Amino acid sequence: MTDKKNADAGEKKSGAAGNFIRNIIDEDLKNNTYRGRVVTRFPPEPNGYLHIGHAKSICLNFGIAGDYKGECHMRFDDTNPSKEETEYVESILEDVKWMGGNWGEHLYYASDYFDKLYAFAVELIRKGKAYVDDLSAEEIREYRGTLTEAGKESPYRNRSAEENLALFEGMKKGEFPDGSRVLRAKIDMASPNIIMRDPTLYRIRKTAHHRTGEKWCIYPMYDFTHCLSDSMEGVTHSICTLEFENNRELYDWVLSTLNVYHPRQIEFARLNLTYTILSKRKLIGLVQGGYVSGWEDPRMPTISGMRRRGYPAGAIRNFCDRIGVARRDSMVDMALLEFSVREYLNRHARRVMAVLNPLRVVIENYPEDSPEDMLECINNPEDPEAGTRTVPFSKVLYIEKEDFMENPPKKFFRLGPGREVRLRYAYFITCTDVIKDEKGEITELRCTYDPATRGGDAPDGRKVKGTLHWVSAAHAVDAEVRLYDYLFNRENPNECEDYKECLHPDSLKVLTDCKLEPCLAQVAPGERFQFERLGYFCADSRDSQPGKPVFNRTVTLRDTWAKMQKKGKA
RNA sequence: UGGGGUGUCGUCAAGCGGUAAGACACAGGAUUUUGGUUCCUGCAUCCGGAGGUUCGAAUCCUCCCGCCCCAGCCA
Repeated sequence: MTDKKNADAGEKKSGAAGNFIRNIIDEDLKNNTYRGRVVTRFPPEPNGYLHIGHAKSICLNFGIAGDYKGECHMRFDDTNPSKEETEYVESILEDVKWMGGNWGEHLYYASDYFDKLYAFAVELIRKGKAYVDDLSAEEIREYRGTLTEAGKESPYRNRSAEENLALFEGMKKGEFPDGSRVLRAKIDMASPNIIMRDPTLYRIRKTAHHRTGEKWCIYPMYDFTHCLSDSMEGVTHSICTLEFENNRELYDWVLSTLNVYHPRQIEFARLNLTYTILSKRKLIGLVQGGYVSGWEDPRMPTISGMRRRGYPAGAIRNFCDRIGVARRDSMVDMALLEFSVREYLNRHARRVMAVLNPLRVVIENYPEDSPEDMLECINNPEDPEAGTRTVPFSKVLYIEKEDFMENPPKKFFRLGPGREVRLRYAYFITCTDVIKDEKGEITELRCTYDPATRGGDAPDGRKVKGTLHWVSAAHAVDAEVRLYDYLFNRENPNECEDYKECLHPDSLKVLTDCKLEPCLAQVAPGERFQFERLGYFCADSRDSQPGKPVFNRTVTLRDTWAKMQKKGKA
């Protein structure tokens, strides 16, 4: 994966970036801890769409497997039927694949292990290490104690193995109602680690499972399922996020108590990104509350949202490489993600011209009935192999409204009354007149052109400061363009009382009167371009139609002019 | 106030007793038919704080401080 990634970005890197997890693996390899094997896994719960935080985990787990010639298992942690759906497993599979994750034959579901898991639970009971508890959920909570006080033992804690076995089987057979009993590990109610105070292993839930249907009415908990799944699959390094640190003691307890193959759990800090949220619960809230159009809304930090927005998988991988892997909590600057996207697209996206807010320009001295004036344009200056194309020029054109100012300041290099600029790949034009409507709005510009400057260079060596993009009115393709901005207007939306209050009101602007150069009439869904001087845009995978394209703005170009204006230097 | 973690540039992040990598951001400048790209230059005498060990400490020891996680029959 790393090699591919480097090729994608076209850059030379000094091999895969090291991190503390790779250091651990190197050490294990040196000591032959796992007979030279490296097996990781990516274990999402199918209860939502994957987001950029998962992308970090995908890059980590699949990246390590690839670099060490090991394997990475794709495994659904589907032990809670009330939250999980098939729609989610489908989207997850698609997203992981798109990110470049290759699990080969290793596609697993924790639900496929239910029989084995049940057998392990029985074994635990036989060993006197698990018991059926009749306490209610509230009672269990009360008995658990607090952070500073030890808990107390359940009165059902010392049932005989026989009784526990019978009861557990009864649970399995559906003889008891939801919530009436649970299977608990018998560990230590006074443990300073609350997770070790007789954790629940199985609960009764008479709910159909998206894969096992009605077969089960008891479902294993994460802590019991995950470690055993890792063990059965022969995982060597079970990489998860920091919040599972406290659970590691239980992970180790289950495996050693059952005396089975024992992988090592390693935790790393999850990703946080400025101007967005990465909590599944909150993301679901945005979807269900209708604050976005769905999980694939281009403003969402979901993998599918970013894909629809136009972020290339290779750019996301480069981003994941750059942020590193460590154990300290951090908040990565969204600017780094955008940098990765621009860097990638700069090398891969064809350049075209598009006018988002059109202003009509009439070239008065341009012949009315001239033959087709086709101008040659470079498709990508960063990639000679992308070749060239021709674009038609004519007497009536559109330029960008903001490329003209009636009273321009000194540092404004664009068009103004009496000023001369270059139309990219075309001619120098000079503004001779400004036409306004009754409200004083500028509706049209009258200009003259210099036929000698065809192609964009003046034979007399005369220079112009500005170069504008343009589209011939007669040949223009009408389009809708959606401009996206950050979803939130706060660097850290989690600091808001209610994260929905911090939603950026202008995160989406729809422009319906855009003019594109002719070659854009037929674009494939998802096709990406650089609209010169504006940014990178991607044909919407849902709404773009032949002849009536719809584009999403992926990211703007760096804009030093906008920066100058903002700082008041212009 | 129990336990588990963690504190190195604005943001990420290397560093593992020999005297602070790199990236983004930011600020200058050069080149430019995208105010894009590219290219130079600058940007932590200092590593949460205070002591100590050492010829030498971000790295070892002690104490203190901040932040994160854990009391789901969620994962």
